[in-house]
Amino acid sequence: MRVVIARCSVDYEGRVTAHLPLATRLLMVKADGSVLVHSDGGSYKPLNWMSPPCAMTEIAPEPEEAAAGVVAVWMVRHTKTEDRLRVRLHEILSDTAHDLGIDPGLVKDGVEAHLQALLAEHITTLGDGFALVRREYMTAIGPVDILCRDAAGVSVAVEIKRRGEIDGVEQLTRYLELMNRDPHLAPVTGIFAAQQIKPQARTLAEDRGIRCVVLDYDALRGLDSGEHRLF
Amino acid sequence: MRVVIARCSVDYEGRVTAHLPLATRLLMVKADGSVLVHSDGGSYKPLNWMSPPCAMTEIAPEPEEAAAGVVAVWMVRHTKTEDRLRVRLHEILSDTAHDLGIDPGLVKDGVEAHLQALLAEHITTLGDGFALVRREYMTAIGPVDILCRDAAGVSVAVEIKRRGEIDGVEQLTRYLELMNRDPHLAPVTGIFAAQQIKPQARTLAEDRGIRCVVLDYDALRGLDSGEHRLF
DNA sequence: GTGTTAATTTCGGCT
DNA sequence: AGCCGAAGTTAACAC
Repeated sequence: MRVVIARCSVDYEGRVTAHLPLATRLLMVKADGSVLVHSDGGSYKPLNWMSPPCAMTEIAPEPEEAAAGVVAVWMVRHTKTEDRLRVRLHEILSDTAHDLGIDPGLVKDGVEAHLQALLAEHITTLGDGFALVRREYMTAIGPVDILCRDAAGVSVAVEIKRRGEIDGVEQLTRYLELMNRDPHLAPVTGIFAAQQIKPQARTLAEDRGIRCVVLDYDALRGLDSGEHRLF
Repeated sequence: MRVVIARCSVDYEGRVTAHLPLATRLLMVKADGSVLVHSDGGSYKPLNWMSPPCAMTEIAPEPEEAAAGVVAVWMVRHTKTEDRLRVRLHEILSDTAHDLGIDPGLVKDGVEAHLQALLAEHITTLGDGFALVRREYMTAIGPVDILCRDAAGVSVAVEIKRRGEIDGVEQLTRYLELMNRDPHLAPVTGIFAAQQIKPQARTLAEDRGIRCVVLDYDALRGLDSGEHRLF
């Protein structure tokens, strides 16, 4: 990885057209040729960048550019699209390179898949007498997170989210609409289950007769026997 | 901005739990205290990070850590939440700092706002006799991108996307449902306009009687007279 | 400040 | 390879 601190201006043309005026920034050139332009704030997103697969070539400044004080020009081209990034370097304050090797990668825990597995394992959290039919129940428009039956044997489609917002209610509504056309399943009721449910999403859901359930991840994890390893 | 190249392991706990095994990486500490952990590949997204507002403090390794070869520990805490990032440095290969100053920021062009402006200016792209009523037509649940009338004088609500997906169709459906309750507007038909429309979105839209129109940004821009500057 | 929508989204999973 | 849904999404904009 090459790291350069330089006064530079940047132009991107591709999915949009974007320009960065002359300022001091950090330029990162990764092993795969990708380039990131970072400022000293903002967030983890660079001001501008080129995603792989791409190639960076250093070209000589044109006479006009040289006259304007440009000492080097980086041309970064995407391999498959017409996207290109042009970095005009006016002053290089630092230029170093390091061999980082291949990263072993991130190990994550605590996302939607866990919630689904935990809730499926402890389906009576939704009510006494509830019975799991199956996870990822496939329909023509996509998989329903959990299909189960309530104490009366009525089919219940469950949509699980970490944070329950309007989109999730729309998604479940589509599934319910479709499933209720299937004589083998109908009637199907809906449960919108999430660690947190936004007021607007709750209102919409309840207005459509969909029950809302707030999930307690830690409590569900606490119920886990330890015998049924989730992963 | 401080840039450190180091062999390190990283643990994040907050909205999820995540761990990075020992490896050589680039650590960026920005002026606002935010920290980014980058590998030599992937994309612009760091392997792990802490977003501002946060504070980074260097603490002494615990005896266990020191015995395992840890020479320094960075504790990064989010100011408002319980999120925290712990970086254990085993070997520092480089440690530099630079004053970058405040960045003038990015100037962008060619996003959805442009499509909307261009389409509003050339509304007959949607059909002969179409007439613009107004852009960003306000409803109780949000603004409709474009409201216009067709050759027969019937109201048409247009939802514009760069890439047309199911969410956009749902959005337009909600607007149409609401607008069709307004006796001053009803009947209102819908047009889903995008540079690219996903098959599922098209199917859903057409199933609901919503017309799909694929927009050619370059062609629209070509129609631009040059007299009406967009920005 | 809260809520909604877009993003050069990126990323992972599945068909 | 393409499509779909989630993300520690982040960021801009309206109310």
